[in-house]
Amino acid sequence: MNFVRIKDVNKYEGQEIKIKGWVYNKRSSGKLHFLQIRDGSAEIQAVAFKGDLPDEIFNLTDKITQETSVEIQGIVNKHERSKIGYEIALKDIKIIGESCDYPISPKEHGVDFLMQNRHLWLRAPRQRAILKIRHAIITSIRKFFDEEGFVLIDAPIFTPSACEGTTNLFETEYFDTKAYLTQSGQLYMEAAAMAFGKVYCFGPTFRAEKSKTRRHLTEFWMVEPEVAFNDIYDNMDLAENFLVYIVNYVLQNCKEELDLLERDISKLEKIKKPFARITYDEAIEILHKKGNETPWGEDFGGDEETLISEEFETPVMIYKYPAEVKAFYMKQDPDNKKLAMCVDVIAPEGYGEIIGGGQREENMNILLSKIKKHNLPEEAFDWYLDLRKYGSVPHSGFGLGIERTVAWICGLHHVRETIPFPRLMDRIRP
RNA sequence: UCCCCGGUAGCUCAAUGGCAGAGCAUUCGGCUGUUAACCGAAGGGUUGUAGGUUCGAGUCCCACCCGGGGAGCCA
Repeated sequence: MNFVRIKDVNKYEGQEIKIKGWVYNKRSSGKLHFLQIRDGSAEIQAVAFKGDLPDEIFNLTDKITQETSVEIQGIVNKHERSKIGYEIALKDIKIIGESCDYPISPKEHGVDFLMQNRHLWLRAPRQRAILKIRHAIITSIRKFFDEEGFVLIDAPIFTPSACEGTTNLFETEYFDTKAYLTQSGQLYMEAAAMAFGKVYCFGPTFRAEKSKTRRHLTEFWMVEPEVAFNDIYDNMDLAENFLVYIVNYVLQNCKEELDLLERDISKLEKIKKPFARITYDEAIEILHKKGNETPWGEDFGGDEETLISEEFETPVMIYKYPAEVKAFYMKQDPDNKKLAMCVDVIAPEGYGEIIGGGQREENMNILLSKIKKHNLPEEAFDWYLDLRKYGSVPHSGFGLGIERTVAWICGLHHVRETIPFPRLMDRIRP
């Protein structure tokens, strides 16, 4: 007899099958024992009735503890109150692995305790729903870029120096010298875009920021497309199509998970083209109208992002920020030297910045002066400057933070649940 | 790094400066339809750590450690 995955039991009504899984809860009522079984595909209840079973098997179902792994044989029956519509009348049970004093009981627990037990917390329904949505988001990202003709180019994780600030770098020994964990694959994607036209990378990035907020991890995943000959407006079109694609994919494929998370789906259904596009100047105007006095020239914090996103039901693209607050590689606005041709995308409902990007500076001399102005070591960027020396073209790209995207789509307050094993300033276990 | 809050049983939390408690989990017993089942019983404590005030400290004071929330910075 073959093993059936629980999600497929509907094909076996009235038949005897075997399943393998974990007992996540047990209830009993004298001569009846109810075992709740999870196998990763779904959950089902196995019912053991004393009258139908040899004593040793019935007694075994009484002794079973939370998270014991088992092999169960029984008959699939319709059951009205079951989430999947079926239960199993237990005929036989074998214990695969015992489980003694499982720490996560089916009652409430604090965040610290759950994070200490993250390796076990992953088994909880809510955590599985979140990580399945993360999986769907990543799947949709790969599909989107495949369909759009992008080439996946893996960026290195060891890097010789910073591409943005140097204060947030994780330093590590690299034989006789030092290396740093990557903060972004962007500069490498710019090189690859000159070879393939349309490229993206997808991988972990590291920031040694001593920040303790619901939006920060020290290790997070980022997807970074880069396209030769795209200007900032093409870039915004790409970001818009990309986000719509991701949200649609999740809506179509993760109904059950969104439901379990009690996500208000109507909010996600409003993620359609066109997105709001406003300049930094217009964003400042909105803020001032709403009583926020952020002066021109300052970057936006979480509060400002929320205030702006409240005005729209779609994500908001804010472009042309003051060059002062943006990275050296951003192209300067030909009409106003003080502005950078960059764009941030702010998620709705106060989830904050999920995309940062823009058009890159393709002019050798301007780029060189920016590197000097930012006090960056010129020699570290010699290869990057080469890209401006040999057939430089306008090009644009952006980075999407996976964890913030998952938090937004799942409707989560904190990014720590959006990644299987979060790395935070004060937490690197398990 | 700064501001605020917290740390008591395995977990979630109570306890006017005066006997260390409950629910869940665990173990034992009961129940033929349970849905975080229910009912009865038992075991389980260096009150984060180190000082101090006091006849007496979980409670007040001080330092440190750990955690949570927020800010700055960012995706």
